[in-house]
Amino acid sequence: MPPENNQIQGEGYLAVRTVIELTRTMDLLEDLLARHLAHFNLSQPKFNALMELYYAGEEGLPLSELGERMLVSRANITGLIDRLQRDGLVVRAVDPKDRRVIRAQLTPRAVQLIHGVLPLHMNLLKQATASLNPEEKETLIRLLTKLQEGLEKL
Amino acid sequence: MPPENNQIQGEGYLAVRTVIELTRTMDLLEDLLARHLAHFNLSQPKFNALMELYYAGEEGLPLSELGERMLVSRANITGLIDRLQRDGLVVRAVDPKDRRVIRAQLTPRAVQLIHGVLPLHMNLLKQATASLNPEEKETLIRLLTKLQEGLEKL
DNA sequence: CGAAAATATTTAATATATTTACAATTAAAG
DNA sequence: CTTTAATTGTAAATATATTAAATATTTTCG
Repeated sequence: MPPENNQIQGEGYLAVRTVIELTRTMDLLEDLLARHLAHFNLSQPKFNALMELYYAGEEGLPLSELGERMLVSRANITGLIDRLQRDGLVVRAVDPKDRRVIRAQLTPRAVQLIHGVLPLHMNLLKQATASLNPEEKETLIRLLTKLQEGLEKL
Repeated sequence: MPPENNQIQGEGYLAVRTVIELTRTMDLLEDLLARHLAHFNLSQPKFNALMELYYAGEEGLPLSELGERMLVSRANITGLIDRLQRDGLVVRAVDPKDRRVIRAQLTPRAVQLIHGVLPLHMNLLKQATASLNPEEKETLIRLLTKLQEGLEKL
C-alpha cells in the first residue's frame, strides 16, 4: 500500500503542482472573503446573489435567471432566497407577464447594506492581490484565461 | 440603485479581474474533477480522504489528524467517514495507545479502487492543464505561490 | 382548440460544511 | 495523586449544494 514507486515525475509534476497551487490559492482567498463577509452576517453565496440583484436593478431577476448567473441549480436558489428573505434583504414578487415566474428583488435595507459593504470589499480585493504588481496580475489573468479555454473543451 | 457611478477603475480593476478569473478557473476545474470522480461513485472530499489514508499507510490516521490535513472540521470528518464506511471503503479502528482516538483505515477494496482511479486521475490533470506549455505552468505556479504568501498575511 | 412539450418553482432526499455543546479520556498543575 | 486543562469524537442545528420528482403555467402545433 505505501507509495514506494508512486512518485510523480516529469510531465505530470507540473500538472499536479498547477492544480495544487490553484486549490491552495482559492482556499486562502475564500477563507479571507468569508471572514470579511461574516462581519455583515453575509456568506459568499448570499453576497453573490445580492450583487446580481443589485446590478439587475429595481425589477430584480427571475429565480431561474439568478440561478444561471450564479451557476447553481434552481433548487438551490429557492433555499438561498428563502434565507435572504428571512434576513429581510430580498422579497419575492410575481411577474405580471408570466405567472410561472417569481422575481427576487432587493429591499431598501439590502441596498443600504451593499453600499456599506462594497467599498470595503473592493479594498479587501486590492489588499488580497497586493503581493503581485500590475504586470504580474496581468500575466496571471492571461494564464488563467488560457487555462480556462482548455478546461472548457473538456 | 443602478450602477451609474460604480464602475471599477484603475488599480481596482486588475484586483477584481484576478479574483474573478481565479474563481472561474476553479469552478471549471472542480466541475471537471467531480465529473471524473463520479464515474467511480466518488466525490472530491471522499477522494481526498482516501488519498490521505492511502499515503498514511496501514495504520491509517486519527480522525482529528485527517481533519487537519484536509483543512475541515472534526465534525465534518465524522460524517465523511460515516459515508465512506457505509461505502465499504474505510473502517474505524480504536487506537491502542490513546482510547480517545479512533483511526480511519482503508479496506482492501479501497486500495483496489485507488489503484484503478489514480492513473486516470493523473492523466486528467495533464489534460486539464494541457493548454499551458511547461514554461507557462511554471510561471503560473510561481505567481500563485507569491499570491498565497500575500494572502497568508491577511 | 386541445394535447403535448417546454419552462418555473418547490419539495424531498442526500452530501458536504460549519459552530456549539457534550461525554470520555488524557495530560498537566499543584 | 487529585483537581483542572486540553483533546477527541460525536450529535444537533444550520447553510449550501445536488438530483429527481411533483405541480403549475405557458407555448407550440397538429
